[in-house]
Amino acid sequence: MDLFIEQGYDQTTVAEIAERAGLTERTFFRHFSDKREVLFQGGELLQAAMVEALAAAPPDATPLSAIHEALAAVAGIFDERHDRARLRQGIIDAHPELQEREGAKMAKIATALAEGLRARGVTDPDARLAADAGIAVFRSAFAKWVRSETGDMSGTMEGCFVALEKLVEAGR
Amino acid sequence: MDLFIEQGYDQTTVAEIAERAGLTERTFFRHFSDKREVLFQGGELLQAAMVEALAAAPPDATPLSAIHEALAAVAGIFDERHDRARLRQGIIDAHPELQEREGAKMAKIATALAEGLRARGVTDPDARLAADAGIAVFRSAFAKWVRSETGDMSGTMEGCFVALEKLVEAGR
DNA sequence: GCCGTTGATGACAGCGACTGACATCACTCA
DNA sequence: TGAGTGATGTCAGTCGCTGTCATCAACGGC
Repeated sequence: MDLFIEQGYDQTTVAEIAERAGLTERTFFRHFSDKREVLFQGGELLQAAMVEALAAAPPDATPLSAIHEALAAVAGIFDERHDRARLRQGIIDAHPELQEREGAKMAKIATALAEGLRARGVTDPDARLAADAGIAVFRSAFAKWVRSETGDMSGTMEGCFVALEKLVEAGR
Repeated sequence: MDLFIEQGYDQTTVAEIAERAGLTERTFFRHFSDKREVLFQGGELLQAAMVEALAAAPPDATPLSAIHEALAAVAGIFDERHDRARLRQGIIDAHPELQEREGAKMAKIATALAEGLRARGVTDPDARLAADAGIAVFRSAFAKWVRSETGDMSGTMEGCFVALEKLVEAGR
């Protein structure tokens, strides 16, 4: 991240990243499958935390409220990394290749959440739909949060869930 | 495509593709930004056709029915390329990097459709939502069509729109 | 305390995707 | 006819990424 900020993503070689970290280029590629992955490694942890929280939601929760709990459970993780997230997002926004990767990660999380809902007994069009809706809320909340000054992810996400409810309400 | 089928995507170098096409590797990269792009070039035309059809839909059409018309207008393009599409999808399904690109292309089309709806006077949460719903239908229809024997994209897509309506109906 | 195993790292060579720079050549239009 | 323009070829070079082998520390059984 420091190198990317100093001299840009494209201008930073993997060899430089490895050197700054005190190891070899070859070793870098044993830890990260890609140069891009160095910016998305955290996503795996995020997904794991969401899936875990989803499984821990009360069994009688509706699909969407279970998703709501899963997202709320990880919101706290973000607040302490607001500055880092801003810088990271700035880099991603400037590079289509990184946006592709981000989209793929989100899709993967959505699939994992849908699978988690199925494990709770939700059948399939609903499971996929609720998971996708949850990710839509997450994207919207993250975009707003990362641009905000304060950095209150929990509050922002609650607001986005309310917005979704209003949207659905208005559509009826 | 021939080369990819003969020897696989990874095993095919850009130099080979260029040679088969009767030009230089350098020239290849002047026509395609990427090696991957050679499989997604058609997407630009698809997007353009959809946007055009969307603009041509009757002014009083609802957002979703305008999207419906836009998708129906391009369905015919697919039928004559069913075999090609099957082979192409087989390659994409085996390579995550290509799936990333496919997702990005779909996202781009969704953005373009939302923009087209806004040009028709649809305001924003609805425009984005209708566009995303349309793409969801398209993905679902395309997946079913590409696996089918007959290759009737129009019929498949109509079926998927009906499925969406039933889903929404049942959700109320 | 010795040794075989295992896992992480370094060192090195190599391939292939992609780019910048310059030359060439056909085509167009004043 | 000649200047300008756009597409292509040529060449050299960078960098992402991989296979392979050697090294070395940590661990566990004997």
